[in-house]
Amino acid sequence: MKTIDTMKKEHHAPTMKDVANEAGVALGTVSKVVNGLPVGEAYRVRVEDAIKKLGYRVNVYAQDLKASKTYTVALLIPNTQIPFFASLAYQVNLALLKRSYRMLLCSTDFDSGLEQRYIELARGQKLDGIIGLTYNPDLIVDDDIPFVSIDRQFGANIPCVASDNFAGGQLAAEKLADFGCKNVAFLRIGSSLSNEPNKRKSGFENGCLARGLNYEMKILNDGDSLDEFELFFKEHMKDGRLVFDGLFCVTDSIAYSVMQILRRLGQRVPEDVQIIGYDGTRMFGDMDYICSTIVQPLPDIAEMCVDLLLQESRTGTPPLVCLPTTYAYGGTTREAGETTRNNV
Amino acid sequence: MKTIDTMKKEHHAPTMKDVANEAGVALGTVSKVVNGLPVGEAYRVRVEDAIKKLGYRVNVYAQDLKASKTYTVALLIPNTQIPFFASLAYQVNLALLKRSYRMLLCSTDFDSGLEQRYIELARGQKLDGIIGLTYNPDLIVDDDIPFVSIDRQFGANIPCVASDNFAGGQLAAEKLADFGCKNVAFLRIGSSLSNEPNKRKSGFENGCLARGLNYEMKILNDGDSLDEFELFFKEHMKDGRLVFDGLFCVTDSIAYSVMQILRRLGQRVPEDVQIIGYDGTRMFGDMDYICSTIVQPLPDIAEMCVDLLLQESRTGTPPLVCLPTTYAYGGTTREAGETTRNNV
DNA sequence: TAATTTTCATGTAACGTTTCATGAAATAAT
DNA sequence: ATTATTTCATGAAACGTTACATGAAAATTA
Repeated sequence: MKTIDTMKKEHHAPTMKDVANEAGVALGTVSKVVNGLPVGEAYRVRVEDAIKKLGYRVNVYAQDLKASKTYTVALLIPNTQIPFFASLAYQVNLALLKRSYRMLLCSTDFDSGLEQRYIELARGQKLDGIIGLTYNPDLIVDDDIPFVSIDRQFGANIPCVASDNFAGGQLAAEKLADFGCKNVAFLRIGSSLSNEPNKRKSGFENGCLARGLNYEMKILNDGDSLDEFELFFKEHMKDGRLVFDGLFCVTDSIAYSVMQILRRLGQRVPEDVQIIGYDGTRMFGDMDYICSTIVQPLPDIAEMCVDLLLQESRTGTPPLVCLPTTYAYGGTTREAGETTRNNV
Repeated sequence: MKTIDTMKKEHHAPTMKDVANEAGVALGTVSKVVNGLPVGEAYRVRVEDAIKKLGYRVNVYAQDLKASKTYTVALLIPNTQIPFFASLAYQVNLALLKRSYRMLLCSTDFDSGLEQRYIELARGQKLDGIIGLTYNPDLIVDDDIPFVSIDRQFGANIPCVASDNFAGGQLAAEKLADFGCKNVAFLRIGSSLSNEPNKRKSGFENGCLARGLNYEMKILNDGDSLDEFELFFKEHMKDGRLVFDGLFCVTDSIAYSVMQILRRLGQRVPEDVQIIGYDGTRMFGDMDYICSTIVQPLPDIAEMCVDLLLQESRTGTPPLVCLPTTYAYGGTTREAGETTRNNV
């Protein structure tokens, strides 16, 4: 293995010029061959031979410089380790790859300053665009660079892509009702920011009303510990049993924590309480969902983001695109066919 | 928001030349100011004003072209969604960012062909290097591009970074012994490939012998379903109880699946069986470990990879670097202080 | 004050592509 | 056979930087 710098000097990687000399043709001819443009057969063969002989490869950065395009899109997400974001990144990467774009992954680590800095960096690096899922309330996104937002509306000029959060909330309520719940609660934490996921609550509310479910909302403040939910549950116990027989958690992550709290309180899931989360998080790759959940159509969301970002004509771009969610069983609900419990 | 192509034409982003004109100085002077090289105070001020006025930013791709360096390193991992790999990617990204390098994230999706293609792509893109965690047995890694391998030795020329798998295996055995286990088993799946993680087994074996534990090894074949473990357990039941009181799983992922199997079999964790995994996977960001586990020092591993890849002189590079693991409690073991169960 | 050294802004060349105007060769039309 | 047309390889210019040789101005010395 060579060191990075020694390599560069040793090899003097062959350029188009070298190929042109080797093949005895002009520079432009080599360029045409490389780019698959029409060239006389005899020339093509000579050039191709020379390319093979010298092991020539085009220098992408010279191409980019020439084109003033980087074919690179930055993805801004709070944290690449969190399963939902990791999956999102994966799908966006895939969607970009299909179109021969590269993805620069940017963890903002929930740090508002970092988000802005990345946008600056992005502009500096002359990225072709940014896809961002950001929480920073006073993020400045201007027209200097194409931007597509996820889960958060910025204004008329910035397209926003999200799952259909309202319908997702409704779906959660319907499913809980279908599975026999009577008294349910919605659990959420912080981010008072008016972003799309807030609609999960109204959708759920709407669904509960439609299906005649008693419901309660518990919304923690931004900095609050999840242990607050434990207190909340304790306040809603009767004879050692939770008064709720169904819970809708705003994310699978919350659902997971809530499950641990319930375990501490001696409540069984799904026997005593059924839980539905939101996101469609799977534990390891394609393995089981970590809880019954409203699944975000991540591949579609990713495709849509990339489409909107790269599409030639933006005429008629809707400012908000909502993609349909689905329900998936993940062990925390009692579906039809499972033994039923005598409710209230 | 502008479309990508309209933007380019409209703006004609200011170049150094524009700045030079604006400031009434030479091109080279602007370059010096931008790069922080010594320049007369009066000039510096004039240039800086012009930069601010025009909103100039350096074109990174022109820089890269000039330097024949891309300041980009590719990270090859099987899948970006799997928590362990996602965390690895996160840490490598961080380590690279510190050194002003960018990371190109490549999911190989466990597809051997893809891995090789990515390496080709990498070479084509003139990446400055590759960090790879690959399983493909006949991957061709030559000297054309700096390469650092994770968890797998290629040969004398390719440095390999890994956690101290042998010591980690020992540690697992010791902990299980400390926690009162007498009969333990090691669970692993596939990848007969002689990669570093195989040492977890020998380390565990060594630890069991040292501590007088009865142990058994169950190693599934590569394509096998994890349900094979269920059969294995059923073969090792006595009076409805598993004969093992401790399990060491080769990864947290396996541990997680095994926990679900045990639940189906009516075995309680950690009351009936204690489980230790390997990796240090956390569910959501910095939240609790998903099981008691041998934690890989991911930040150190990432730093080491990047160091080895970018270091100027590779003289004396050890072909294999093993970094120390630690044990972390994750709810699936019965530590000192917890109620003990009457063993055997 | 003149000669010598130092300092530092200047402007050109080069990095490896793509593009485009040029003109030579080949083909088609008269 | 001559002219008109088409085809297509050519090579220079440009993309936005950095590096380096150049030489003018300032600072030092005699």
